[in-house]
Amino acid sequence: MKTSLQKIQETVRLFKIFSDQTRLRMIALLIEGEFCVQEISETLHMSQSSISHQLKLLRDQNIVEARREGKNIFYSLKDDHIKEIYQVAYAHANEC
Amino acid sequence: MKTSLQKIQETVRLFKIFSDQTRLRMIALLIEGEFCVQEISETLHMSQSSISHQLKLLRDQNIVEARREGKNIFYSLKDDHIKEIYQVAYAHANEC
DNA sequence: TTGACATATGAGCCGCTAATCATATAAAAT
DNA sequence: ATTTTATATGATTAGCGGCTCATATGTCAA
Repeated sequence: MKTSLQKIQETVRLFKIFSDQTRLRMIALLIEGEFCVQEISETLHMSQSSISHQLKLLRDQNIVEARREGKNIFYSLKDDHIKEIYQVAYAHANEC
Repeated sequence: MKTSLQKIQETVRLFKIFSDQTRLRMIALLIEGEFCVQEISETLHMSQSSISHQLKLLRDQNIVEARREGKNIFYSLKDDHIKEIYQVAYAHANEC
């Protein structure tokens, strides 16, 4: 059984994932579908290295999953929770 | 008309507000009702100064509003957007 | 008007984190 | 086998953000 504080900490952990522009743009892209590292890198105009570092973070946080296909590794969102939270916040952030 | 990137930035700004344990606990408390600084400070076991600093941030971000009553200043959430985003994320963070 | 209480705020410090650079790993092509 | 292409990762660095300490502001009581 989790304490109330632990539940808050879990929620903070989730919010931290979203609170970076690069990661949020990656998540917004992955909501559209599956993309490999170079596609993400080119789309966001960010270096391959920084994208890979952020992808590792998202993997560790269980947000994305990877699938190798030849030289490429394709990433996608693991579930729809992320999509829903993103969309609720996106709507609120841009309506008022 | 906002660009897609600007909309993402707005969303990031919103997520950043939630991505700190102290602030999130304050928001969780203020969802319950109106509280003055010392009440918040005592409830969260945080110094008056750090609570005041965070309240200033939340004021600047238009999240809370203040009402003076004698020596005390009572704070409350400005609208229900914050409450909804918090609750959606809280539920997702603690179900899976 | 002086003192006590409540809150706000500026300055400084310290820890965290995101980007970069260099390098490693892995697969395919030649 | 060697080179090329794609991705991962460790080390370093720079900037930001949250806390503390000291102090200012504001309100009430005596």
